[in-house]
Amino acid sequence: MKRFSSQAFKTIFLKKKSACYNGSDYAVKKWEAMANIKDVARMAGVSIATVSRVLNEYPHVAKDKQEKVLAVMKELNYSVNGNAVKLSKGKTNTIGVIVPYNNNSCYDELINGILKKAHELHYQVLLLPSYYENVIESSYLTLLKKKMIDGLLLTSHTLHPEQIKALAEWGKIVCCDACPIELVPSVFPDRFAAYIEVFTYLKNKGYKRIHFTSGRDSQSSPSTRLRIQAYQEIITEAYESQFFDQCFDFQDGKRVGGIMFRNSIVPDAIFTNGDEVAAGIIASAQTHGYSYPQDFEIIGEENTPLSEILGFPSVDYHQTAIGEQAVSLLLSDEYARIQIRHQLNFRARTEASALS
Amino acid sequence: MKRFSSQAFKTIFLKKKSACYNGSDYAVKKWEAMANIKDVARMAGVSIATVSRVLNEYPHVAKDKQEKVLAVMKELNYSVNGNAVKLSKGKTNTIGVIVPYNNNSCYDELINGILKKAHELHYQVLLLPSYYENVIESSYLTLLKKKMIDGLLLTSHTLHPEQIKALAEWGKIVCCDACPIELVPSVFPDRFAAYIEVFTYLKNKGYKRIHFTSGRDSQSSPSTRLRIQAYQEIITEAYESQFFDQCFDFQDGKRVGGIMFRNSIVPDAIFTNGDEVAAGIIASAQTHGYSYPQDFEIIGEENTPLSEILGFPSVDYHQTAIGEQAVSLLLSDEYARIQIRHQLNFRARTEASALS
DNA sequence: GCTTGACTTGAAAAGCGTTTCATATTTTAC
DNA sequence: GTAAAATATGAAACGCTTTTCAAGTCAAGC
Repeated sequence: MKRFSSQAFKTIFLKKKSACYNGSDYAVKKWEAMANIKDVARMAGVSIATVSRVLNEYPHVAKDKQEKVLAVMKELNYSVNGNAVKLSKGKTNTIGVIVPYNNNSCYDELINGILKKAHELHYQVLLLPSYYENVIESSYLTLLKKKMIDGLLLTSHTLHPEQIKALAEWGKIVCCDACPIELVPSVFPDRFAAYIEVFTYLKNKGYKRIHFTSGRDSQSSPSTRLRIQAYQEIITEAYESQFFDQCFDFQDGKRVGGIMFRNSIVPDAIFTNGDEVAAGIIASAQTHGYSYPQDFEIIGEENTPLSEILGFPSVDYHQTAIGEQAVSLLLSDEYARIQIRHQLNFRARTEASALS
Repeated sequence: MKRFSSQAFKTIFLKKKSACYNGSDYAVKKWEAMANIKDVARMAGVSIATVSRVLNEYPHVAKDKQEKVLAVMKELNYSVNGNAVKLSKGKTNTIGVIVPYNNNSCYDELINGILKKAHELHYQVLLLPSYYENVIESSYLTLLKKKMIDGLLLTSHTLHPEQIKALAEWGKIVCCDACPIELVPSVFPDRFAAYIEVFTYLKNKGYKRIHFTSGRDSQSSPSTRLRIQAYQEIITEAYESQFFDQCFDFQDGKRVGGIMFRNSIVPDAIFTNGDEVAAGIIASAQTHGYSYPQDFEIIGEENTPLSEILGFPSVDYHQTAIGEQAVSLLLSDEYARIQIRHQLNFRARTEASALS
């Protein structure tokens, strides 16, 4: 409860429901009854327009009136109503970010970049989890139509290009996805180039048995398709390689590692999606009596702390930079059907690791 | 550009700026000129109130009118203006979550729980990065006053209890922080109990040289204070232990590990804040010729995939559950000065790991 | 046939700023 | 000294929906 002077109280708050007079003090539940711009104007003896000008630090306000208004604002503990501003301005200074789910550290960097740039540009970020459910994702699209956000960022998603295109009619969207979508502004890592580079590297090292893993099946995941395509493009001879999908985390890595290292014919090299899967494979290999890096080579993805810790190389897509650029593009005046293709960064590691 | 029938166009859109007639088609830039409830009402031949009733599926609307309204909505591609709804209802169905920064996977679980429960309760989540800067954190507090969010969740922060209390006057807040704050509704892990348990466990194993690490110094971090306090409470004899603060990630772990394992007197056990630090210490130990788990015991914190991967035990605070409960508390009718103390979960690991 | 209650419906107020336009006052310029 | 430019200020329209209140319609009950 905040106490006000008798005058302020009588002038402003008596009309509001939550005001009460407890015998000695005039008090108002701060929470409910707040002074509005009209109240401030009345108490300061100026018009609403003038208060608005003071509020937004516009010019053409006499010094004395400005001070008076500021004093009244302080006395009434005034605060603008953000929703009224949004409605009036037709702008929310908020962007939405659709993420499939959050307990996957591969989004940390991306989201971090998004948050950083958005903060820089004075925008706020609505985090929208989709759990890879198309219905939920679709429901977020209406946020644009409802004018609740000024723009939408898509990360990995299940939406059809058609759905996205329909959505794009209602506001600005940018994909910072695994893969580009035709005719939709995108900022994305050049995964295909990365895959080509990795497979070329492994081929040139003379490896014959090169396994690789992926997450969602090639049907629903564009990056899985790219991975297979790159493999087929580079590894043209009949290598004894295997491909495993449905790999998402450490446990999955252990599972497929168990298959890879079960018999005496072990892989020369493995290219995994994600560092956690790689870690799982390494763990599994060790239970079968093989050790990294003596017995096989492994390359991870996303360059999380894990690859540093275990000392295997990992493809770095610079997700922080991608996040920042995606926000910049989304909020820039030149927002258009732009596609920004990012270079990857892949290099073998040499530092000390948690592995002997 | 969306095309409308001549009638719809003349009735509704001609008044709006962005409308244009290109000779054959009446068209409107969807983006800018949208039909509003008034337009729908006019075209359907009913009042605004009736449209609103249809919109919100309230009873007492004649079947035929309802159908007519729905048809008009479809024709005009109508969508409510979310900001007008928020203003009118005085409710945003949005909560804010202040996080220090996001590239720390220890928040993944917590945020995941928050997102899940919020989604369940039809609320949206505004992610507010503070970068541990008091000015930024304070600025977020105004969101409550501005009525842009219905509630605020605090995770690790630099705010003084005074600041928080002042803020709590303007709306609902819940701390899901490392530690409880007096008189502020909180959901938090019982870290002190965890620290006591860990140190007791290590003491009972007969270890004499027990090191422990922490993040921010005891001045600014309540959890660091708890850690020291727990140590002093349990390890009463003059043990040869050391305490290291400023440990945040793998690199810091390597750094302090370098100090720990430099000379021949090595620790029996180490209790780290966070699994990454533990991983760094393990890596450093190995470069000095020591190996885990043969030569020392180590216990991490937050039970991230890393502890599973490297096979050391880690204190689990059930952050997902904490996030969910924090949201529930924040949005419940019984929101009050409630403190929910969570039990921890600490157990030694036995599974295969990426370490030999 | 009349009362009562249930159902329909619309006008208008409330929620709160921003912005335009017209007017009034003051200052600058020549 | 006066025209032109600059500054100061308020009324009113605008952004859009929700909600209350009063009134009107219709059928069931006695």
